[in-house]
Amino acid sequence: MAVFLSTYLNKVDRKGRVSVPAAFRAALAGSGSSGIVAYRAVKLPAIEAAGLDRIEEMSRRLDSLPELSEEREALATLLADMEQLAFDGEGRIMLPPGLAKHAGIEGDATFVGGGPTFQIWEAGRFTKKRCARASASAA
Amino acid sequence: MAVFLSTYLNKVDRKGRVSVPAAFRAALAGSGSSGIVAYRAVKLPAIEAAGLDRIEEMSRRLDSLPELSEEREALATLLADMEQLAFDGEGRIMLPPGLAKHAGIEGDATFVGGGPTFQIWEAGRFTKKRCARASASAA
DNA sequence: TTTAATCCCATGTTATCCCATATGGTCCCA
DNA sequence: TGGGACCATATGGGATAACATGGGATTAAA
Repeated sequence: MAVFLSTYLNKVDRKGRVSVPAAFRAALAGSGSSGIVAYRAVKLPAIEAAGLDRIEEMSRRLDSLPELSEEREALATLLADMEQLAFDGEGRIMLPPGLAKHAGIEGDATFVGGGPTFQIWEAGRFTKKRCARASASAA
Repeated sequence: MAVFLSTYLNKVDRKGRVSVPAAFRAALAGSGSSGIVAYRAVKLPAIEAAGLDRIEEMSRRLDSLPELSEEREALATLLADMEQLAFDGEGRIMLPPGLAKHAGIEGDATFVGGGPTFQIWEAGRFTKKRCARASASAA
């Protein structure tokens, strides 16, 4: 399973494209598709993303859950919200308008490694959040 | 799991490269990648580093923690701060500017074995710390 | 036909590869 | 045990390739 580390700041061009950091693309090698799967982060103004292999796992898990269970319902909702984004020849994706709006992304996007998944933040918002966290842990 | 021992003093060249001690590289054999993962040491002006296998372990642990839990947040923040540094053909890494600045490293770097991880210090600073420690235990 | 997405190529910057060298240590053999 | 050949390591620098980014052209969709 892929491991996503570090944070990268990339630009969104006027066509709505962003380069996915090369390190993330490398981590995705063998994920089963040349691209990522993205969805709205729960309780956060950010895009959450992972490789297709991880989503397939979630799908299998859903299948094993009892019908009409709370958790199955939640997982199904999540899967219904996902979008599969393919890389172009240069390793870029197009941010779907709905997701971009949810994260408030326009010009600059910060890719944040989070282990098995990663997030895409509006650059300014992520900076603020990071600072808040840093001062909280220092206190 | 790798074990890092002893301390080594190496030079940082004008391109920002440093040789990782051969003994450390040997210890890293079989860590899953030809390189290391580095991050800011907590509460110390130094770089902390380990093999990728150790980080993958952290990633798995994060994955097993409940979403929105405090500990998961902390782990994710740590992962987001990490940088994967690959060896070049000669066993060197590039010190990312952010990490180098945090440790105050410019010309000389001291590699300090610490068992499962190791640290990279600005040479002068490490000498001072070591002396302080020595005189403290002598007193 | 108009709009939007994909492909393709061009560019500056930065990291990577590759080669060369000094130095110190190790190994081998007499 | 002493000498010498050999090798690995650490280090430096030039050439090369990769990355992020921009824009035009081609293709597909509405």
